[in-house]
Amino acid sequence: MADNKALTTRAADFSAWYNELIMRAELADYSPVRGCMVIRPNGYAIWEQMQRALDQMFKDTGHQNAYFPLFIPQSFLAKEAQHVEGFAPETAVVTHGGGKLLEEPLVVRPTSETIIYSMYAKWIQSYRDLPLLINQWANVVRWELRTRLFLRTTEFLWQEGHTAHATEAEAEEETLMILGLYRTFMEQWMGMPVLTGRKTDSERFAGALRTYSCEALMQDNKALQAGTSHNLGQNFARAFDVQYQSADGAMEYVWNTSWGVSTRLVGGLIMTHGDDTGLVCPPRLAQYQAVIVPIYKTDEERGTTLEVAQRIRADLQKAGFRIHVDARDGLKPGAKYYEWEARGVPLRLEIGPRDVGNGVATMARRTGGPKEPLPFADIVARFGQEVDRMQQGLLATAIARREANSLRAPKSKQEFIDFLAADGGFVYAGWCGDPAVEEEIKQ
RNA sequence: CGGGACGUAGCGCAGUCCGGUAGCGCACCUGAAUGGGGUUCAGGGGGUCGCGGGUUCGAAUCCCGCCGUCCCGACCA
Repeated sequence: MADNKALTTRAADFSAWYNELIMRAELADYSPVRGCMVIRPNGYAIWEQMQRALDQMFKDTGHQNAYFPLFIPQSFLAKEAQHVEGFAPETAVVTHGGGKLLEEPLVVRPTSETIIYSMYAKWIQSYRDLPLLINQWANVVRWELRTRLFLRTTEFLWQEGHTAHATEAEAEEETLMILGLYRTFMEQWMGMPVLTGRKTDSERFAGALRTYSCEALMQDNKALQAGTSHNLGQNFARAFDVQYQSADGAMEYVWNTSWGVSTRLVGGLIMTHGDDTGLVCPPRLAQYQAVIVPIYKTDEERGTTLEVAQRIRADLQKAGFRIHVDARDGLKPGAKYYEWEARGVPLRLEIGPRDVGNGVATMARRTGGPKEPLPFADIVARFGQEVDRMQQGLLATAIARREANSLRAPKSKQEFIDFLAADGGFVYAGWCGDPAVEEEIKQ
């Protein structure tokens, strides 16, 4: 790697630590375009793992993937009054195509409600067409004033689910089901505990009836909005005339939901588990759950340890684990350790002549503690235990930290003020379980 | 859009006050040795000094203008 100095510590400057970690772990890089980022292979691999898990969860709950266009006619955005008010200020607009001025400017989607519900109007005729449960994986563009790698970039990757239902109750059920699905993913895959709740009117999605959110505590004692699920009511159905004929022959507007999580989750992962050495990636989302480092002096030792390393990799891969053998020559083992630790690989297996002689691999955990020998004989079982233990351990650690910092919704304005005065680690970042209390606090 | 810092090799920086041959560390390339926690030695390649103008015999350095980046705030997946 290009830099072998220590990271700025979290305690010294959390923002600097965050930026340096991303560069060191080669997760992303700044692009020539202001506010945009390049997601490098190490970072994209984490996003791919997230996509894989979420995509399966969506499909298991009856959703299908589709793809809608990047460009939206500008007039579409204006059809829902609150929606245009919320998003128009931060859109990128295409005015020319093929060297000619366009008759109607095209908005680069900041979100896809309008283009999707314009299509739903064509596809939905009967109550038999409902519910319609569609998700898309896409990029969107929002012209933010201030950007940060993964957390808020001008262009970002996300999934957006868009559903249509016959009744308000069904739409609400879907909205809350997805909120729970997000929570399961964030806790069980990312090891990131979240509080779920309803946003206030002022922080509600532009055009929604109700917005629910997952909020997670980061190590700087700030909360991160990690995902949102909206009950859109009939606002978009009316704006785009999405009607169906009910069983008794009446024409009714559908009830919609939309919900999304983005590459911001990668930022949340970093800020939840990262330490002053670099990234700490939960095993379920790690590109590699372990890296095997062969250690040798002579060519003969090199041949032996590499052969054993490859055999162990094959065994572990057969059992479904993701393993990498770092066979690069000319780098001392210690240099490899530092590099893989910065990248967050959960487990490391060292295999040197002594290990081969003892019939073990020496295992080191990214989360610290003494190294341990894993006998070749039952390495697959032991490895699986370690993976599970680390996955659960990371969540437990994050929960304990949250408890220690008292992240919870204030129950009254006075409680909020008291916490601020005491500086007791109370976290308030635009989330509150009770909208009424939050409105009161804002005053 | 307000406040602050900055822009010199891929990265991090010195040099700027006081104008005079473009430097250092890391990374990279070649060779040899080394190898259980960031190897060592030797050799080597790489630069419109952010851009434009001005002053000057001469500008990374002084003057004017512009552009860009990062950090902190107001707004947001």
